[in-house]
Amino acid sequence: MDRIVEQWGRQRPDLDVSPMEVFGRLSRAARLAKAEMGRTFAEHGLDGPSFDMLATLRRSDPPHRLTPAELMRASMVTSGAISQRLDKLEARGLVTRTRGEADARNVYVGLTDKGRTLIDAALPDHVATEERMLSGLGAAQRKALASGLRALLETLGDDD
Amino acid sequence: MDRIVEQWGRQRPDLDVSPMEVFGRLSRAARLAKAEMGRTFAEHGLDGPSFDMLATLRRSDPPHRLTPAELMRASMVTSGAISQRLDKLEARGLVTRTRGEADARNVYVGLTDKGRTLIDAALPDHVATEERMLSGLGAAQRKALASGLRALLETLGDDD
DNA sequence: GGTCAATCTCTTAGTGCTAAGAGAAATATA
DNA sequence: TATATTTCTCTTAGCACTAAGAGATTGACC
Repeated sequence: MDRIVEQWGRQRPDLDVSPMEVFGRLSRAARLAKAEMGRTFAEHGLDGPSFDMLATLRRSDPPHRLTPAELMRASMVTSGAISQRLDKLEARGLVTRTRGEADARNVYVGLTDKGRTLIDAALPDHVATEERMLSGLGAAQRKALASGLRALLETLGDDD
Repeated sequence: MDRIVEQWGRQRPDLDVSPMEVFGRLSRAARLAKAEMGRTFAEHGLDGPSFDMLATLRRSDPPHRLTPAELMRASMVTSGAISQRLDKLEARGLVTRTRGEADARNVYVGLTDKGRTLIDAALPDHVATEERMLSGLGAAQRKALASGLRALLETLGDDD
């Protein structure tokens, strides 16, 4: 990143490209962290999207059931993506789909025993991976990073 | 994100999920920033991958020519992705491909006048968008954010 | 020189996503 | 009651990417 900013300074000295230091690192860090997490998920036979669905269900109140619309709101992906993610998980017997009774437009997605066992086993490893990725930062630096990201999200219009 | 951490505290009180505050925000911020930048690119008839290629060429020393392998190293994507990106740009007349003379395995990718004009026009808008996204952060907070990300990248093995 | 390994670009099947919209069901309005 | 609107889930075409490997060229070594 430092090299990129230096290159721009040479080729376009009229531009102040200092914001790139933040966004370049942001995108690189997100990408590398995602890949690292993916390796942990793979040890449990999961990938990122599958983990995301199972974890969202798991952290909801018992009986851990949500509609696709709720999963969509929690996941920042479209309804089409949710449908396809659930197809995969249902085919593997990790979740079930049940038509709503009161409102038949709804579908209730629930964890099977197998799904719950799997996510409960994967979770500690996932948290450990995240902890390891943060091991280079002291407590104060973590706070500063989290608060900087929070301020950025504020500007970006995230309902944080 | 705060709500998610709170949910985990209720469903899995045995786990310390505080690292999620960082990685959850990291991924959300990267995603939202990417979308925001995409809107700026679109105003110039570009998308993220195209902008990435043109900008990488533009900031290299004149005559702004690089090989696909160099573009790949600069972009964190595979060689297949580079080939396809270049196909698109070449079809639009924004870059040219020239076989290497000394080493015929190489291809040299260069900006056309049209490509250079386009990227030079898009750049100031892009930097302005980034600046606007950072407007909620003071100078000290930006430094802290950049330095936190740098430390994270260090741990993640990025050659920063 | 001839062979082998390394390097570089490109091709392609498969994956997950979005955008657009279809179909079914509930709700509001006339 | 009949009609229109909204809500919810799902389907599908198209897109960018990766993984795997093919084809071409170069350089190293015997």
